[in-house]
Amino acid sequence: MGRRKIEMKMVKDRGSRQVTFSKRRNGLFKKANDLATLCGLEIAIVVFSPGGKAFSFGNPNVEDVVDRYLNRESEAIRIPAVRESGILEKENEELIDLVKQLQMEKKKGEMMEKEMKSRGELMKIEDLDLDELLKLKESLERLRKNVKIEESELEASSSLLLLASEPVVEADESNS
Amino acid sequence: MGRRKIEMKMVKDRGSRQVTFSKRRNGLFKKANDLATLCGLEIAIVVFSPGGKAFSFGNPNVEDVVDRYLNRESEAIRIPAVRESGILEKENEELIDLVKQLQMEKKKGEMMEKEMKSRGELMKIEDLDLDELLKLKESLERLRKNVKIEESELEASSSLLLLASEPVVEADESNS
DNA sequence: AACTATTTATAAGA
DNA sequence: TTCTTATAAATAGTT
Repeated sequence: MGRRKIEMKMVKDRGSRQVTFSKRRNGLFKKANDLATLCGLEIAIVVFSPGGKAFSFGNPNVEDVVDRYLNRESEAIRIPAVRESGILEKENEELIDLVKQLQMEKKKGEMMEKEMKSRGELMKIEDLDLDELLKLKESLERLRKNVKIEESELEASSSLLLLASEPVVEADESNS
Repeated sequence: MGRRKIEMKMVKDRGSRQVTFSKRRNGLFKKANDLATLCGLEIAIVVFSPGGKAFSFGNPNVEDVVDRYLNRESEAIRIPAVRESGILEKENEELIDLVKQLQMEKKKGEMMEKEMKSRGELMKIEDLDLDELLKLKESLERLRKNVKIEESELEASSSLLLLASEPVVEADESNS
């Protein structure tokens, strides 16, 4: 889809290949996001760049989808549909996305913390987590003013950061 | 990309949603296959249809890619599921703050990981004397404070070349 | 990074 | 569901 049709085989030139990768990766992720949005479904993509770097896209996130795929038990942290409220949808979507990502990063950090502990590290990193949590909470407080989230909803969102999780109701489309 | 432009939100009609899913799933997998072919890289996609049925695409296969991903998860670059417009740049300042915090979390995680790696398996806490222990602790403290992030560092570098083999498509179209 | 000439994907319709 | 086709979207080559 460009100035010319190209052969479907590995692009020889390193630079061109990198450019192609960047462009098409973006396109692919956008398609995935569109699909997830249009059909309201779970999807995950993992791709290793020519340089070996991992890129991923997930709705709601890669791990949950992969876990589900691998038939594993998912102790996923879910964010309930705050959408119901009167918030502008755009802002709400962004907020949810950001909070989700933060949760993911938090989770990752916690895992690493465990890893370090298991290695016998005695340092207390717990302080750091608490600190970060407080910052997060403050941020959400401020967010509330500007985005005008209803109080009850904010409670729901911020409490998720501490505990979290309300099973997500999935539409039961009996078949496909 | 059709007779008309459609809104990017969940398709209400069940039947239409199913049709959209089928068409776009095929398109997405084709894009993924093209990307894998053109760039010679590993990629995996897992998607659950509106009915909960799993479809997947993998090059060379889903399992290998997912395994690779899970084993070096912390190195992954996560792409946020940003919706249509470019909200992050111009919109709410508080949202930007959230993003920054997210980046900080990521950076922190990366640094922790580097610390862990550089330290490697080489020393067990038991083998350290008090002095060494204190140094270690200081090191971690410093780590904690230097979580300033530079966006440029979030970019991916490319160089290595990965071999690609036959793509695998696993789809259970039986019902869907 | 942007810009377009083209190719590709796909929403409706059959 | 599969095919057809008008149109939207992605992107290869270029600046």
